[in-house]
Amino acid sequence: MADSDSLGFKPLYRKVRESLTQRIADGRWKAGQIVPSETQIAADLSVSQGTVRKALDDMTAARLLIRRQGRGTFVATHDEARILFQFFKLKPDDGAGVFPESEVLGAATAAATAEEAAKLAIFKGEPVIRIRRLRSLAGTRCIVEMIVLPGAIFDGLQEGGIPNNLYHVYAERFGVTIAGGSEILKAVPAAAEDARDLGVVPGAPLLLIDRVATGLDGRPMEWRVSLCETSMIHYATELR
Amino acid sequence: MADSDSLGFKPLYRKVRESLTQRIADGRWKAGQIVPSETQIAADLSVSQGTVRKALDDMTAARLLIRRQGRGTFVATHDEARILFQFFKLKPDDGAGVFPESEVLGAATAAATAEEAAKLAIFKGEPVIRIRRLRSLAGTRCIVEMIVLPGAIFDGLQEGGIPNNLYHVYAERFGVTIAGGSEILKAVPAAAEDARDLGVVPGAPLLLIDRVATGLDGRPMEWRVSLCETSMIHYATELR
DNA sequence: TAGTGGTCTAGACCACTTC
DNA sequence: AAGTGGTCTAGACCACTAG
Repeated sequence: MADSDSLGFKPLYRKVRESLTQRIADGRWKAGQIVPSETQIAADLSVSQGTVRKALDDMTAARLLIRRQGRGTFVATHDEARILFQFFKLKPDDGAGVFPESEVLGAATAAATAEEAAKLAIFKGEPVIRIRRLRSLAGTRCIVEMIVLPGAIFDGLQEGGIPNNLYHVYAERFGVTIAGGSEILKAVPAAAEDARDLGVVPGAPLLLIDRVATGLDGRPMEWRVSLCETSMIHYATELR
Repeated sequence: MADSDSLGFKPLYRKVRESLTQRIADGRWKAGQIVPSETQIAADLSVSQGTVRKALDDMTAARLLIRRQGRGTFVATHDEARILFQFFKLKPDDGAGVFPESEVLGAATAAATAEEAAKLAIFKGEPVIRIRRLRSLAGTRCIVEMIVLPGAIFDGLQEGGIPNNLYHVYAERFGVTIAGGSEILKAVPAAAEDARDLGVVPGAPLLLIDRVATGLDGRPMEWRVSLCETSMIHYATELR
């Protein structure tokens, strides 16, 4: 995202798209709500309906909006179905994917390390929130993960408990829409602490997933490192 | 793909898209060639230019075509740059991605096992070609993989040697365009033979990548299982 | 029946590449 | 200057949903 064009030409539909995206970013359009019709937006912005359509189609492709013929256009929510589809790529080897349960092992605020600062595009020493949790699928613990958040944005997150669906909370309580992210995967041997939490022998192969999740403006909002025991589950992805 | 609509309505631009995709599938439009302009195709098929545009845009999104303003529309090739971007997700931890070198360890035809038949949507006992090869990045061996192909489609592939860029050969010699695929990833311990070929200790964690690659019609064309030593490289993917 | 998104058309003009 | 893809408009009509 960010779509910095630097030089030259910026088509009208992109200005419209950015204007409408801003309405989500600043909370004028809230998750789950219906948005005005194409013709209303077109009149509002004094552009043609076709131009609005192209902007809305772009935003739909980016999963910011959901359009339903005959009903209207809605701001996408971070419900479990969406997260399962877009962000949670681990599925049981048999059967279909389900949303995992979580048990928080620890949560604290601290000063960002150099690595955390680099991942979150903040400065070393700035406050971060660190959460460690154990996740289970169908009652079997299979993921232990560390989540690091910029404290300046998510101040007070821990109060009142840390729920299972974090991206939903980012949106509802902090107005932060997670729109995408990058993942890096490796196979690593289990360290002692992780092995204990997952109930595997030290040195056992684990799938490491290093994710930086980004907001509407493309800036990093969360760093998450998950260690997964993949004897009964797998990471699934499509090549397109 | 396949886009089986079963019941109801099929818009014109989809018929156009399928018609144009068929031109690639049956070789009338060849990899790298320029295709007629929007207006020419529109006149040819007796539809409006805007409808042709929507079909061409869809095919561009599916990476079947490449459009360049002022120059024209071209059939995408399976050159190294495209494969690096679309199909080869392993990158060095430092530096940028490069196309890996390959050393063929063995190749043979055989009767499909039940698992191979299921992956390739053929019948058990039908002929398959099996290729085992070792791949290196920057001179360091890091991937050992088994490739299984339906013998009925790729008969004679082995004659004249097996080159590094297989998808290019599928297209040029057999008219098979690999258009997409599904991957399943796991972390597994190195078996004795794989450990020997990769130069790691048995039991060392390896990233297993199980890929079924599909053709223009969405049918499986290749099954490939890669075992990767990921201490210096990683698998990179975007969440969108 | 009214309102929404989805498709299709026709035409004008802009941006880019090539000759 | 000519030809290509890219943008923008205006309007008509179709498919779907809801009251």
